[in-house]
Amino acid sequence: MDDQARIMQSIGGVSLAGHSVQGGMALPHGHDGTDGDGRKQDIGDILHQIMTITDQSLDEAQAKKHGLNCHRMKPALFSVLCEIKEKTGLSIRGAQEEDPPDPQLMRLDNMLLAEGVAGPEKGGGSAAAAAAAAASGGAADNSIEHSDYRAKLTQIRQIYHTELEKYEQACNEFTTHVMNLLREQSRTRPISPKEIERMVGIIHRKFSSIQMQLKQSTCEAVMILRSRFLDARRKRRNFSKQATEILNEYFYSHLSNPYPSEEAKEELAKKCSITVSQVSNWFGNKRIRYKKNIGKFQEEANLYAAKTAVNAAHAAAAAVQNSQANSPTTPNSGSSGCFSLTHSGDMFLSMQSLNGASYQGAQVGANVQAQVDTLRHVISRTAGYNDALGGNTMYSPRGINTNGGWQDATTPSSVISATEGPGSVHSDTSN
DNA sequence: ACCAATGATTGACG
DNA sequence: CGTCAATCATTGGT
Repeated sequence: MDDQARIMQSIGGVSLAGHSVQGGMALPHGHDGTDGDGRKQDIGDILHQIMTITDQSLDEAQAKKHGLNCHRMKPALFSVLCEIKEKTGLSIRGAQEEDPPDPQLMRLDNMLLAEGVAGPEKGGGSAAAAAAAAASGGAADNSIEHSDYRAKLTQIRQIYHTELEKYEQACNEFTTHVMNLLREQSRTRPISPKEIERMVGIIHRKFSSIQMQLKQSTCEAVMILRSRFLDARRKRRNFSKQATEILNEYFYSHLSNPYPSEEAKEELAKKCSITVSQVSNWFGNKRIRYKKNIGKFQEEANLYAAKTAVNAAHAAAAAVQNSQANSPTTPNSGSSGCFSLTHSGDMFLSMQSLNGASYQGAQVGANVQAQVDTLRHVISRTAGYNDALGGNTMYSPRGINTNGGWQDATTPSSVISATEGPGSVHSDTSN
């Protein structure tokens, strides 16, 4: 309770100052000085006793006070003090008035209210947690983190409230204590209600400054908690295998132009149960990392290319079986309607790399090779694709390019990797 | 404990 | 505003 000691000190200083004023004024003038030295001595004695009251223990002071109250000079002194006070009172009264609410304190209060620390017990907390959840991106699977966050927030709230209560209690206790003291003193010296009010105001201001410190540190704690639990970077979860599968499938089947449209992103997001921005992030990362080190991704590329191709082939075969009269583009609509146009082109791109030198260079699992083989069979029997597969030249890098930036960067590298092997050119494995 | 993989963020750029 | 490139911070395998 260091602060309390300081408050005591400041209050003691105030009351002492009051005494010194009285003493300084009363002594030189006196009462005409006609009553002689004996009387002056009496007054000086009383004043000395009053002034030393604050330095003594309560019991001692109590005894002294009693003595003073019974002193024969007391009524006279009291009236003198009243007179002096009347003169000086105006200046004291006008000195300080109600100051406006501290803007910083208001900010802290608002913040605590918003965070759910201050205000109603349970509703505020959950509301804040919900708001935090919304702010963090709103993925559905992080309820564990949120419950953890809520628990910590509740902990902070509890500490805050108990501390606040303690402060309030201490403040009240101290206020009543001071008021009792003042009331007690009012028998010895004149103390107006206004003065008591002022004193109470001083005490409250002191205590509220302590409360502000508490609020400030609570705010800091909440901020730290927030940043720890709600910063998405910190609580990163890897996507599910299924989600990465879907994303990779899309990426490699659109390798010539791996820039999903807004609708495509939404579709993917829905399929992977992630957000659209997460899809964007994923594609951004994927593009850059693929481009940086195509060799490393060759295997993956082949795998997914084969996969999509198999899907397409199955669909194609089914379509062919179903109706021979179908147009060549029909099969693609079976796998994914939205991307049918680019899909066909990319599939051929994939096939091109699979059939060419790059395929031999890459270490592809036997099962993939088998898949590709069967795939080739299936496709070669599919009416619409025969020509395309036979005439690889038709899909020169330039021909496929619909997007200069991506194609120029990747397709030639893919060719290079065919001759030099995977990962030899862009082996930028630093990091 | 180390390290590669990976999701997210940031700042620059067109 | 979307993308790229660099970077951060965490995860997960060893």
